[in-house]
Amino acid sequence: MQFQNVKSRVVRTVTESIVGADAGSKRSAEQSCLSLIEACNSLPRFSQLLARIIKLGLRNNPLVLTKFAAVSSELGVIDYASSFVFSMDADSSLYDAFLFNTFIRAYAHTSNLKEKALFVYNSMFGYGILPNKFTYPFVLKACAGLGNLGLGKAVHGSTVKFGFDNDVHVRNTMIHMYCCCGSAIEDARNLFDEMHKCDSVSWSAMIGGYVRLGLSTDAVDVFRKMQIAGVRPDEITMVSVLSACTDLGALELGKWVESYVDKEGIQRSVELCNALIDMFAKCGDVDKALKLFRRMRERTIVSWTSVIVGLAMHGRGLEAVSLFEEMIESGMTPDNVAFIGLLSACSHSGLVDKGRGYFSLMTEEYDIAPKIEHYGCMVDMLCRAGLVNEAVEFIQKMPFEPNSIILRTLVNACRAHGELKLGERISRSLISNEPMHESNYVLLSNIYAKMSHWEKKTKVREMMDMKGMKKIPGSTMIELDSEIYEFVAGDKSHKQYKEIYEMVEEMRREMKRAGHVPSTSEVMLDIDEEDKEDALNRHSEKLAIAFALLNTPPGTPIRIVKNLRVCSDCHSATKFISKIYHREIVVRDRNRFHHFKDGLCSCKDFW
DNA sequence: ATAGGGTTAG
Repeated sequence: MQFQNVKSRVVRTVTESIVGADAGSKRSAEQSCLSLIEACNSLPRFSQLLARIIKLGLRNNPLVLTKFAAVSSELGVIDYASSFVFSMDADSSLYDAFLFNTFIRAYAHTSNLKEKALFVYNSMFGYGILPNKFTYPFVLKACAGLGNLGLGKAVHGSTVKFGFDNDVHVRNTMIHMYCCCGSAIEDARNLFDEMHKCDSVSWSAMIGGYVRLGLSTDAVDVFRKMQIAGVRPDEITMVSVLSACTDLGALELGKWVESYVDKEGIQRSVELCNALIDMFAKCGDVDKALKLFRRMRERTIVSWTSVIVGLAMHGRGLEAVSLFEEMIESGMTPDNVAFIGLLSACSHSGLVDKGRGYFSLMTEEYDIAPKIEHYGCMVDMLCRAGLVNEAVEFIQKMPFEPNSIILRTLVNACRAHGELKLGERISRSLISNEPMHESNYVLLSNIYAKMSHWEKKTKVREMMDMKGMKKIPGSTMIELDSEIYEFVAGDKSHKQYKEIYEMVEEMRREMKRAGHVPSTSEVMLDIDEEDKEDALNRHSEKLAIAFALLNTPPGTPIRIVKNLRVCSDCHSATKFISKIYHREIVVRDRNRFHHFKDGLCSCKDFW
């Protein structure tokens, strides 16, 4: 809309002013035009500027055009500037690399126009202009943003051809580009390993690349190598390292990072503080996250959202809601992500009416169109509250086709609230749409278990085998003395494994005495009941808890991180264990936290 | 005159 306005106004002003074109001294004309560009901070001024450029005969002045392009990028009308600069009546013999770089830069930094950066880059060759060392970081950044490995490799080839591939900026962006192209992390690593002089940016690009792919252990390894190499990390490096801690649930490591930041005098930027908040919240210490948040002088929407999401994950929905209100009062405008956090807070804490209210507020007051994620939160909220029918109606009325995430939420609710037929039907269709997605089978299998349809349940397992699917192994991580230990079901790789299994056996006896009945219905293996019980006892979370009971002083809290959802037997067992052994047990699963204490869980048994 | 790596989401 705005764009159209500018255009028509520009055309009018141009026509009016052409007649009076005045050829003054070229230099002073250039000077006056440059100061106009300097002062160009609004769309009306932009229109006047364009008229002046033409009037002063600077239509083909490369410096003026370059600055003009830069300012148009700031005002969000880069497309308009590019059609002006590269129009038919422009004198292309005056184009230079700098002019092209300006456009490539502007497009590479605009999220939905990255293809155009590559288009401009390709077109410069057509004008006989070759890229320089400044061109490549922009182009590579665009490739990274697009995740287009083919283009990235072609650009890489071009850097080699023109001899810029050893420039440190080019190389760092190239590493970043390969990291952003998913499967190419090895290419990034090879480039990185070949570098003679890595600076903190190279290391950060590599660490960040591993984190983005969920290879956080590798990220931490690279960080350790960085320290050995003696390169001083900066605040950006530390943000990536903190992301790795967050992903791993490594609270101790995260705390170490915080003290390291202070010790090394690394600047606590807003982003670094945000990463710390996120880390503390997602590693189980949401109170520490809150404390940090309160101490921040300058907060961004990310700071607020991080702490709201953190509270939501811990089931502290009311606090999350009041923080959201506080945010509004402080004058911060919520964005769509903040609303996702808020709605998920309502959902995890059963605040259905509040959630409904905020869902309407989002459009009515803030003019944010709900995306499928927001609808997803609403469905989740209705499902948790047991309002399955309402959830179904809501899905039918929403302006999107439900995605599989929403449908899985619904199926899980069907299982939990006894709508088994409906759940069966939906999960069957999920399987036919997404035959290689494991959780679709798990859901169906759990529904059959609840229906006591054991033969059908076995068939589900067979379907998976037939398709050659492997179950994602459940694994649990626990941190002890700054080491991260990972357990998988039936794990015997640990040095202490004999003691661990003895402890598991003791736990089993104690739980039985306290009245725990093993719930074998979620076991996916085709084995008899007694073996199923045995399989349950070898679940990774039980091994990790046994390991913690053996190796930590009585009464200290136990924190574990699970890669999947907690199974219902482990959930019930952990409640018993928390009571029997007088331990607070904090479990982070795929979606949220469970705080087990005195035989109860903060999730109120719905997750 | 123009360059690189970072934070929030079901």
